[in-house]
Amino acid sequence: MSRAKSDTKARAQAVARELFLRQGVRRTSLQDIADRLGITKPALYYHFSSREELVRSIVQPLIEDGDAFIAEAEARADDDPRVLLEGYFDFQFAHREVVALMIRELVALADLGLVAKVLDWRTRLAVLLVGEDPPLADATRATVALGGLSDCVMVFADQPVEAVRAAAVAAALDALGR
Amino acid sequence: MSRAKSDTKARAQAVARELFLRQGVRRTSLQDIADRLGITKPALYYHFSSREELVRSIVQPLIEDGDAFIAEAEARADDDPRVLLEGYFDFQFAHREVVALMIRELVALADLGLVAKVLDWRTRLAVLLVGEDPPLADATRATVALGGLSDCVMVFADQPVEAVRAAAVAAALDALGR
DNA sequence: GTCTATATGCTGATAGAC
DNA sequence: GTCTATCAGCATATAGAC
Repeated sequence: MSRAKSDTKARAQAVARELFLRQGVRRTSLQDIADRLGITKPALYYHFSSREELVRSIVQPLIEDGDAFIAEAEARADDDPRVLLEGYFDFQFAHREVVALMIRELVALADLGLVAKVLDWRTRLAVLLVGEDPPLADATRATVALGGLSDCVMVFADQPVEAVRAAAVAAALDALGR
Repeated sequence: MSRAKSDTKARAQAVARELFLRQGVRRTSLQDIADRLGITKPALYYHFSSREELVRSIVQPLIEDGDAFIAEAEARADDDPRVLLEGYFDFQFAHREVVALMIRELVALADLGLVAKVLDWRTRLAVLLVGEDPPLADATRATVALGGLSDCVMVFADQPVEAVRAAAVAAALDALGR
């Protein structure tokens, strides 16, 4: 009875996830998804009451798991940072497709070669920091240092520049293990 | 003669930057920009041959400065990581508005509360890592650790999970100064 | 569950007057 | 430099038959 339920719904979500990831959420129309499924747009509306509901259905699991992870971590606020970081990593890894979807949403600017540029810069900066073809350990150090530095510029935009710069660079250097 | 040139063009770019930042590039139409300027759409086409050219004109300075920065850094490949990191920070800070524009492009998903969620999680994780209202030095350490960890999940998606996790967590812990 | 047909609105873009 | 008028295209969404 409950077997072989609405197969189309699941297929639609899978196709949507793929298209969202490849070409961005906003520039993926219901038409694109319907075409890929070999059905028509109105058929999609049988499974999802709106476009937004379709998007939400894909993102929902990440949100729920995230809330659960944080709640658990806060409940046992005693454990060491390592456990916390590992858990956060695992959580993100489990949802890496949707996380990637978030990041690739920058695809809107990728047309301008911006994202490619920034990734290229980071790659070359990483070479300067840890050399060509570094062992994974050093490569991740460079990524943490550069990625973390970027985040600080945005996160602490309201703080005094010099103080942020000094603190951020210090943390990045620690991440590099220098 | 060259004074008081095309004021409208500069105003259009300023308005566009603001709207792009507030509501994302894709969902900002020429109509929105024209309305804000108190002119009509066709008037915009006098200053920009296409929508894409308008977007590009805003992003171009970042790209040019970035290329220049990398070229210089590579030319003097001798200096220590600290100088490099500081330079990279300064470069990003000078263009923080456009950098923010890139990041806020995630606004497409912000409607779903996703970005707010992730920022909220990070804030709360930072509390667990470095406590409530930490000094700026610790706050940045947490940001580098969490931001860098996130980046690693994506950047090394093709590498063995366990190895990436170990390396990324190690670098994050160093960034934390623990 | 899926279809055809259609409503309605907004998009980027152009033609041509002033 | 800015306007009015207009285009074709595509979007989300709905009505109703099968």
